[in-house]
Amino acid sequence: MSEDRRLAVLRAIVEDYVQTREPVGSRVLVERHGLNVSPATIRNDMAALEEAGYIAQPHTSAGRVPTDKGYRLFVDRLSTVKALSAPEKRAIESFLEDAADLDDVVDRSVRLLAQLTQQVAVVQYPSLRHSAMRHLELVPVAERRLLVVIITDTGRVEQRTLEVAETPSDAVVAELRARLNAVATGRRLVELISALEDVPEAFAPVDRPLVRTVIQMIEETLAQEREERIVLAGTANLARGGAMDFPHTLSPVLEALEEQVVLLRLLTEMAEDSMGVAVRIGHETQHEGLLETSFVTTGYGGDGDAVARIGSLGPTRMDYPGTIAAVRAVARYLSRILAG
Amino acid sequence: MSEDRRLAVLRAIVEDYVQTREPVGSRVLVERHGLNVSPATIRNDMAALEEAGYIAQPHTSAGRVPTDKGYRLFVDRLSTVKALSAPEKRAIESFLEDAADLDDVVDRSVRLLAQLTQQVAVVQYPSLRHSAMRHLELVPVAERRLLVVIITDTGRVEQRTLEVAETPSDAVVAELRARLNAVATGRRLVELISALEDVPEAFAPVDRPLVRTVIQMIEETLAQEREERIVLAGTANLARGGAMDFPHTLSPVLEALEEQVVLLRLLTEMAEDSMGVAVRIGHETQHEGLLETSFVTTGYGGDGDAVARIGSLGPTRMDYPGTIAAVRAVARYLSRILAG
DNA sequence: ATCAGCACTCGACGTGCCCGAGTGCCAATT
DNA sequence: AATTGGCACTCGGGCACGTCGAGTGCTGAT
Repeated sequence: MSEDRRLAVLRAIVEDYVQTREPVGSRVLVERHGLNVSPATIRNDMAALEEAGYIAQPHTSAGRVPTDKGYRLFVDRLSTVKALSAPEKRAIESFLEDAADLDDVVDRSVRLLAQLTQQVAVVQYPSLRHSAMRHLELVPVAERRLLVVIITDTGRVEQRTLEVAETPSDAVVAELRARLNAVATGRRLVELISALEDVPEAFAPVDRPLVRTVIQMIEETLAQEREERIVLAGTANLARGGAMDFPHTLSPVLEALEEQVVLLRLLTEMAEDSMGVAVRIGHETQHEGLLETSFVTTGYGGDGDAVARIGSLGPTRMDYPGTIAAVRAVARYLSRILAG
Repeated sequence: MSEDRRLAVLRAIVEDYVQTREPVGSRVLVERHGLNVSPATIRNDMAALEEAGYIAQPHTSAGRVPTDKGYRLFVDRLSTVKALSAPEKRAIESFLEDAADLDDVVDRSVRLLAQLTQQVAVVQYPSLRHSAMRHLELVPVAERRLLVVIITDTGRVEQRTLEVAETPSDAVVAELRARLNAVATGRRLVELISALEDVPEAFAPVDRPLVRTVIQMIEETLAQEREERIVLAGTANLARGGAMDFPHTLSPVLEALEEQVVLLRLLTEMAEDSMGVAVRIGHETQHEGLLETSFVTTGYGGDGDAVARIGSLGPTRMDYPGTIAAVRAVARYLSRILAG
């Protein structure tokens, strides 16, 4: 009862089940994969695997199906990297050719990833906090209304309107604009909060409330939750597999996707290994609606640490090596574009 | 064989079918609705209705089901307006209380409508072309890069970056900004294209290419297709009804929703009766994926003509009076907010 | 440790059957 | 001329039943 073969059996079960979507029994296992032993032997191994919680059978006299724990082991130790096919590479190349805007880049990326994985693709906009300020603009837009525009080196443009107590004079606005840019330009936005502390001092006492309001709004804009934006594509892919994939209904899954909070939480949690690929399987998502779902993400954009993440979400029974390869590839190209 | 009763029968069939989701037969028809005739009589009427194409039977010895044509007649002539319930009104009120941004307003509206109708809600951002310019801002943001920000009286802020051949001097930028604002402010954006024609003349010949580039970009931004933005909510509601609602799969429906082009086309087409409620039923959507789907929309925002549209999309077998009421109500509140 | 053999379980599937819902038609009634 | 009761007919859904086969676990032999 070699340990190695047991793992080989688990791998075979996962691969077969992912492909056929049907519980896999001991016979087809030895037939379809190059196991040089008899079905009976496999059965012993399967019993052990089931005992250990890696596989389960839907009902007696049915084949085995991997559990979340089984997929986890598969992903961690059993799966081999899968290279992208030539047409896939071409698709990526051609997509990158003419991207105008950051919006455009993000939009194309998310569609591309959805297309490659045939699942739901998620792209997070470059985090403001991890980007550097390229320019900050103040525009008096109406009585007592000020528009604040923040432009980062990743090309992201964030704007917000601000109600102020009193319409400031043009001179004050100009000075504030100049000072803010002097302090902020080129600086990474995380560091900005402390850097802006002293700015009000430089103004006449009358103007300080205004200055403080503006600075506070900038800080709010940079606040964790508020600034995150994500874009989805390929939700239709979830429904494509008929009722096979989601036995009950995919309504809860769609709900979770609409609640972008859920995805944001996951993305943030998974950001720990920033440039590596992170995988959450089934219950590991910690979300009711995503129990039958896995999420594969990786960071992109930064040299050392990522500026944001992209990911692909599909049924737990998905092609992990393929998905991981696609996610990683798109992230790489995305990084390259943003850098160039 | 009175014509009136035939219509009453059709109405009863629609109402019953919408409620029960099951083909309705002659007996339950006389029982559940106050038809004071025998089932046999109803059968004659139903035969006539089927002959005329308003209803159909899925198979022999099943009850009747309304056809698209039947729903059409129902909507046009048979449905009675349904008042919103008290809790519904309260929900709308409470939603309108604290809306900060335009983004915020739109976001809340779309969620609200999805909640009310239990379907997919669609909100179109106030059209740039039908809004008036409040302010136009030019910001040199990097070498040879200019940021153009357009702010409308509906609160919409649209920004675009622009590559120019040569970095313009601050003086030129300032003059251009001033002139553009002088011409454009307060003017409705549709009229802008012609109004901007003469602006380049006022500049020195060297600067004219730059000026023309900027103006051209503004015009592009206002171009029909490019400027439209829509927001969705409640896609999960489509899946809620189990497999009852969409016999095959709802994948094509989700695809159509992701292809925002489809919805945009519909919204534009339906804009003809701007402030009235427009309904597209099944095949009338002219889109493969939306064959089993109806779309109810109305305009909002303008006094005379609408500044944009909102709508609700659900299965053809939906509660038309209820949906129409909800859509109209939300549109009304939305208009009120934008006006205030 | 592996394997062949065997008894056993249990879901999938096909068949036949019946029931009931619903229809269409016709003749009688108003 | 419209309405209605009666009646024969159709057809899908549900149920009982038997069979088949996939798959298992166990045991004893190698």
